[in-house]
Amino acid sequence: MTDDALRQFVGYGMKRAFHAIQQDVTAALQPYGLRMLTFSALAVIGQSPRLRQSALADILAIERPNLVLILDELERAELITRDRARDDRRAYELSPTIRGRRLLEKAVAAVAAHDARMTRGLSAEERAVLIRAMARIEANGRGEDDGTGDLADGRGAVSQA
Amino acid sequence: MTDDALRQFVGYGMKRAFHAIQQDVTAALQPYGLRMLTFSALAVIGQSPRLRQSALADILAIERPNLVLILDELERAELITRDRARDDRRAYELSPTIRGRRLLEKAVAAVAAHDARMTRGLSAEERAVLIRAMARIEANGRGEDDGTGDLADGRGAVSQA
DNA sequence: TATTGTTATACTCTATAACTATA
DNA sequence: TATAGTTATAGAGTATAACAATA
Repeated sequence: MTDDALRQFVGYGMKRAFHAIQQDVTAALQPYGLRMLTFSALAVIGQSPRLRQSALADILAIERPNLVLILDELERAELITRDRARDDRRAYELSPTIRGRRLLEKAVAAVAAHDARMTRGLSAEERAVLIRAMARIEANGRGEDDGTGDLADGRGAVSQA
Repeated sequence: MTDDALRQFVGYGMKRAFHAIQQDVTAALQPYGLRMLTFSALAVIGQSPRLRQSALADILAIERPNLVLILDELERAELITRDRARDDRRAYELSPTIRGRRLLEKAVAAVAAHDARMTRGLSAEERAVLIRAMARIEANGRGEDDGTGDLADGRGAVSQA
């Protein structure tokens, strides 16, 4: 009558937690006309002006075709500019507008509040472990091992099953 | 040139980690003709025979309409049965078939191996913190506070912003 | 009237192939 | 030839409204 059997799996809990986060952050960003993907793109562009689309796609780990509509949205809202690169006329350089910088500042605060809301009840240590664990999982998905080089042999799947 | 600014947010890391998990578990379940949602449904039904669809939808936190196709898929594969409830002829009782039980057993092992693969490099303690943290986030999304009743006042968002 | 399961539908996110214009 | 950006498209997952059968 419960999902106890599934709760042992990281993926099941993460799916449910991420769904909750997705809903909350979407609501938090709505007043700014942003969603998770446009916010993420704007945040990276804000920190790295003159970034190219393909570089941004790599950083955000999204496919180039899917980035196009995200940038269209940001450009239409006059939050970023797409300028032809002088040294490579195929490429665009992405930069935030003043308006984009201002909106980003507010949106970052809103997302920080959202984050605090969703992680309420977790200690700073637990939160740090959470973030590191998710980075580790992501790296494992890319087939990377950790840097320690002592236990992992690249074959087994032993840990705590 | 990086996503450092976003890495401070739990949601960003979780999105990327979940994407990695989703890909890996999908591949792990493919040989069994299952996907994450059909696996989850089968796992709950396997543990709670004669479960009703609406109860299953509640447990898995998915909308009733979306459960229909999932169960169609499991029924077509002869992994579960849908039997009219004797006491309420609107309702169906969901039970695993023998075949469903056998497949579930193998699929659980495959998912456990997937889980071990994705969490490789995490200690048992880190893994436990991860799972508890995600449950906490999910509960925060439902507007629940933790059971401690000392610091939370239901208004603020103070923690580690 | 309310509930169970269903149908239809729409929206978001993701993935791939193929195109254009440059290199 | 290969690369940057684009278009078109298809597939998941999720959400809501409305319906038939039954309570």
